[in-house]
Amino acid sequence: MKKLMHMKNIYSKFPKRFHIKPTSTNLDTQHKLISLKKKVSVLYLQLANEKKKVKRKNTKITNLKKEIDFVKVLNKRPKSTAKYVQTDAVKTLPKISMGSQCNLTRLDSMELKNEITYWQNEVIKINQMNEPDQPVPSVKEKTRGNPFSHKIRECVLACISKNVPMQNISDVIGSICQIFNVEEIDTLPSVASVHNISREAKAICNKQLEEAIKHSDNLTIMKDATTKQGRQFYGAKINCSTGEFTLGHPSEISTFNMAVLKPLVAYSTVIECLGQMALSILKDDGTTRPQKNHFTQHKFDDNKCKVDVEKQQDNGMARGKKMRRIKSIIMAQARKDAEILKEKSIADDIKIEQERRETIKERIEEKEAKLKKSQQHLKDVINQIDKMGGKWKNEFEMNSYIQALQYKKDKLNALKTQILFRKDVEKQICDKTLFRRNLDIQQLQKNLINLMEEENKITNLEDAIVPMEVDADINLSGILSNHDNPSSPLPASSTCSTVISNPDQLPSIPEPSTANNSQSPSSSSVPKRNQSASPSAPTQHELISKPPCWFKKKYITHTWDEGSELTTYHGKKIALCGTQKNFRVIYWNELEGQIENTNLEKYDLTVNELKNDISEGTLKIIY
DNA sequence: TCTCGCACTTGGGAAGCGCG
DNA sequence: CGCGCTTCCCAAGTGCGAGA
Repeated sequence: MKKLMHMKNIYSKFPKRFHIKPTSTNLDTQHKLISLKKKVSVLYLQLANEKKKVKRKNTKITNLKKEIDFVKVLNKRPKSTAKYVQTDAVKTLPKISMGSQCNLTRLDSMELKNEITYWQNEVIKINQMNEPDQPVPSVKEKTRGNPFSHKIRECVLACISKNVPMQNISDVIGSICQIFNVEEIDTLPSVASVHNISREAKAICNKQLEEAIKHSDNLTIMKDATTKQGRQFYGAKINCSTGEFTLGHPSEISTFNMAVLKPLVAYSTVIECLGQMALSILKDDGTTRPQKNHFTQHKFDDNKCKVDVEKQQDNGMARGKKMRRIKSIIMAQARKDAEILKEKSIADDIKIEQERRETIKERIEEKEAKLKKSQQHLKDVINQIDKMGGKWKNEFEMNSYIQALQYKKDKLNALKTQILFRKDVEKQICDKTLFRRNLDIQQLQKNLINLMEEENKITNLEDAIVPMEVDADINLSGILSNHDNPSSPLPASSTCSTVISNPDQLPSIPEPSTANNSQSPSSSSVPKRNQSASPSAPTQHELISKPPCWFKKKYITHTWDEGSELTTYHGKKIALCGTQKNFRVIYWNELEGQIENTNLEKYDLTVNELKNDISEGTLKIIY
């Protein structure tokens, strides 16, 4: 019974369509049949399950294929044509893979595809709207040297031909481009490059003109003149078979063309001939007439000889001897000419060499004269400043001096001298317009005040650095005495050992160190290292007795021991500064080729230190 | 009328940069 | 690394205007 009940239960689990009612005719047969039915049922069940699995797998494969296609579309979208905002849905899309979510993904992908297409079309439209009618020419070419393009060069030459100042050409081109909505050009040629482009064009013009003249059989020069503002402006025109070239005054033709002619006149023998011809024409009554140049004439003679020889040949063998005689005459003449030309060439070479030497000698003399003149100028300025009692250091000094003068001329001279002193002697670095001197008194005063302020800025900056280094020296060399300058809170040696100029520069003289100071505490830093004394002139002692004279003297020589040997430096007092009124001095070693310049290190020396070194003979005042 | 200063051009050279 | 080019700097020359 139990078995039957169990079978019934199992049977009841099968689907109804698989139910087979048992019969009572043959129990064994029924039993077998039931067993078979059970097996078939089980197989059906397994088959149904397998079908379901296959179906799910197919669905999954289809969905995965769709997702792959969508991801491919996303990857193909343009990167920089437009900014697309990737939604969270899209970001999480690869994670979605199952069931009904796949249908949503497909819809999203379709919408996104449409959106991408729409925005791509919009971008294309915008690009087409912004695109100029013609493509923007590239500013530079991607070739060796990265040169400016021909278009830029054409623009520059067009500006030059219209007398646009070279400094403004790039700005003009840039402005025009901006006005016409061309893309902003950030790499326009500098003034130097504009200059170079101009040079190129001139070189080409020179070459063209020379070639044209050389290969011209029929060369003519015409002249014309015009009067402007009472002045005569001459112009000349060279007309040859290859074209026309204009020579003239800048007001008649462009400076560009005028400049082309300068080197030709100087260097070309062809143009030398042309110049002579032009002069002869200009000396005429003004009529214009064509002339042949020397080369044309020479060519004509050669042709004539050639024609003569050919005629002789045509007369047959009977005239052979005569022809040979003529030939020999011609050859002999040619040899003579060659000899003459050779001698002339040697003579010309000698002459050229002599002229070259004379020119070099003249240039050297000119340079020496200029140098002498410059030095004299500096001395004159220094003398004038000395007569004025020194350089004005503030507005009060300036006003008091100016008010004391009676004549306007003297006031102007005084102001100009002060400005000149700062410009040429001290070589003060500032706005160059402050050095202008063709101004009235008020403007000159204003500029001078500005110059003083500029100088004070630098001096204050330097003074601000001094105490820090001085303190360091005090701490490290506390044994130094301050008896030289009792009123000063700082030891004299530390002030004079202070290096003020920028530390990046290599020192023109060895930087005084605290170690050196401690080793020789009895003397001052730069002068402190002086160990030998040379005899000083009496005038130096006079100067010692009159300290104010220091204010007027500028240049010195200073000798000290640099470890192994004595070295003499040239020096210059550049300012009287600081709370202690120290002399600020710069040094340079002329034996090592150093020269005076504004970048040298600066040292502060007290009056007592200077007096000591003059007494020792290691410091001399030159002028 | 001459001189001087300024602004500008011109020529030469050196340094730096980029391409082949 | 060499070469071509640009850029910067300097000196000399030139024209113009202001001032003596």
